[in-house]
Amino acid sequence: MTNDSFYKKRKVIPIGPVSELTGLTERQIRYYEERKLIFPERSERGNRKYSFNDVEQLIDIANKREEGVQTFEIRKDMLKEKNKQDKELKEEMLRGQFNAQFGVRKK
Amino acid sequence: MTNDSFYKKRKVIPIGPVSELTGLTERQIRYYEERKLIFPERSERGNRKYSFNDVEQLIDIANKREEGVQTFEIRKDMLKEKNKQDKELKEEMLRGQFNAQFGVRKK
DNA sequence: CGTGTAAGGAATTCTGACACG
DNA sequence: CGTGTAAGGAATTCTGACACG
Repeated sequence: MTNDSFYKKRKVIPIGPVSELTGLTERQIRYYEERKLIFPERSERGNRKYSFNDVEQLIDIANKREEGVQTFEIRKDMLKEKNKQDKELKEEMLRGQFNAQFGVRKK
Repeated sequence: MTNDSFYKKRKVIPIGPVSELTGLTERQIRYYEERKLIFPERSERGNRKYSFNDVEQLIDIANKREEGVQTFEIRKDMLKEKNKQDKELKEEMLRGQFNAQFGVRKK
């Protein structure tokens, strides 16, 4: 998750191609945004822009929905996942701090 | 060049964002296509779709243009570059053939 | 709850052309 | 040659709403 390509994160894909890429209707994609499952950027005049990460996320959502999972449940799982990642990141940074002060010098 | 991310190659970005990303006008981008420097895909009804590779390519083109290089020269350089890559790929494949028949077995 | 649809408007993109040089 | 621009049309996207369930 840390070495995601730079490009996977750039939000540049309009909703039309995202719809093709995911197999979801635009209506569904917008609804998942309303339910806080996905967070596109907006162009100056309001057009949604998605990243490839968003596309992957939407595919995950689509799979869960097919299993009958409700958007509310999906959201909870996402928050849980996010929390875990934040915690890992924090530990990672602490480790860095520690090594910088007491660890062996890298050459 | 071989390990380009999958995502760098997907043609999904419309000309507007490409223009922002590269600093080129849409007019310029379309003109470079006319001059065979760039090859977007088209959506069903004709809208151009670019990849991140295309964006990088366009930035290279922009730099060369600033140096005063003409599109014709840029095109020649690109073809030369492409030839080189094709040749490398062919050698690579021959090597693979060779190893499969006579090389040491990998475990 | 999750999704479809018709509605009207606004923004995007397209092409071919004329302009300058 | 490379780029700007005005022109008109076609396609895209947006929002808010009504519908079904």
